[in-house]
Amino acid sequence: MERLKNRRDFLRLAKGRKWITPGLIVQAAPRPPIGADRAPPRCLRVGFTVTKKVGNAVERNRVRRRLIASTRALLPQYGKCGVDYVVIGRRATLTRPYERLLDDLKGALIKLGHVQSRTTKA
RNA sequence: UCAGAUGGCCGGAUGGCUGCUCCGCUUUGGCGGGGAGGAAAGUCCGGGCUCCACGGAAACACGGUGCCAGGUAACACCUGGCGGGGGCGACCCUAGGGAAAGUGCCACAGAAAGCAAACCGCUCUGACUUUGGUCGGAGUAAGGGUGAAAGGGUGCGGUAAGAGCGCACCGCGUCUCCGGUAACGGCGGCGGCACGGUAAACCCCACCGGGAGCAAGACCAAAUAGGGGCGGCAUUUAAGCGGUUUCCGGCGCGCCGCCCGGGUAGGUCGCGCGAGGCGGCUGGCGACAGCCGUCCCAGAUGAAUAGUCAUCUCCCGUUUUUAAAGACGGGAACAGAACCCGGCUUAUAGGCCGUCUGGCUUU
RNA sequence: GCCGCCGUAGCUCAGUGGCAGAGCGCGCCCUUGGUAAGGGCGAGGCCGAGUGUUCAACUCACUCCGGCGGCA
Repeated sequence: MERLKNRRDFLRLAKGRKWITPGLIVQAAPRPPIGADRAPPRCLRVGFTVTKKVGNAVERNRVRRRLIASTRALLPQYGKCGVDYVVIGRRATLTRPYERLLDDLKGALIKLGHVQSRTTKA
């Protein structure tokens, strides 16, 4: 699973589809075609955003770690190959029970999968 | 036992499953080991380190510091002491040089706010007088009133009334002596009040300070633009060279010769052995220093040090119970390294250890 | 990482040691047949928080809190 690190990628994902749950927000967009000379990237790519509104440094780090742990558990199963994801932490990510956080992520990924397939069909 | 004062320490523990980062080994499957803080924070000071032709000296400017002695690499920090203030006390607070170098300010009130003066008064006295007083002269600052502050304070004597006019004590100034390294303290003599406050107002004095900051800086290297580096000659002909001026020295300009680089958040280094931690001994009241032994202890860069479960520890609530104790539920602070170190300041649930003071009770 | 600026009435801002002010807004009254404009009167502030200097602090000093901006 590759990590998104560039500002350019985050700006592109911000224009894509978005699903909001109590525990987190997921953005998704299909990967743009890249030059053939580049090395073929991994199937799944994901980035994380936790803003200063969430809390201080300790709380932001903890939110990010919980998001990393949950995506590592679910994304290989529910994520679509060739689609980039950005997971945004919220204030509730800090205190939401872990099982509910997993449910939030699973639901968001499934919903975005439907949306993605419908748009590609249309 | 109650109420306080003060110094120091800890900052949940263990295990299972699944993971992260760095290092080492590797049969490339993995295995082993290290992995946040006392403040990592604020960026308020002091340094190391790196670069900038500010390399050296002096003066001015600017900024900072400001009782004394010591500690330290250094400091605005720390230790010990002194003076002042607070507290019954343990103890706490203290930007604490100079107001006789000069300038400014002291609103309102008040007669008067810095130089001494006199509003209501007080005393003596002259004139007039309707016998109540009115107007003047001289002396005075005790009393009244204003103010944050009124030119020493209290008491006695003294006087027409008063006044350091005289005396005693206190305070102030000054001189000698004594103790102390010093700040300062003490005894005594003299003066007789002349010298108000404010320097976190300008200022004066003493001391300190070049600037920027690891995104410093070095190296490897796409694209793109055209210069750049080294050496020699010449030594002022120009702007200028990190606040200004002066002096000394140098750079920068030009010519010749040789060489090829430049650097965009791409990568590598800088980047973890240090004014280091722990233990002991010695010196010192102490801060601290010296010696010996021992240990190697985070190095990320969309940024690791975790996710989750269980048990235990502590706290709170409900409930069963005479109680002990149990069951259920909830909670366990402030907060995350980003070049490093010494301080300061600020945030911090709960707990532990020591020393001391005052009160009460008992012996 | 380093540096600077600003917090004063509901809003935008003055004030530079002794009074807390201006404009807009708000309330009441006048004016008008009515409204706007205009005029008059008035309310509204522990000057971001704390400590200190001073007789006296929005002002001076220090420490925090919050906001905004700049540099590489």
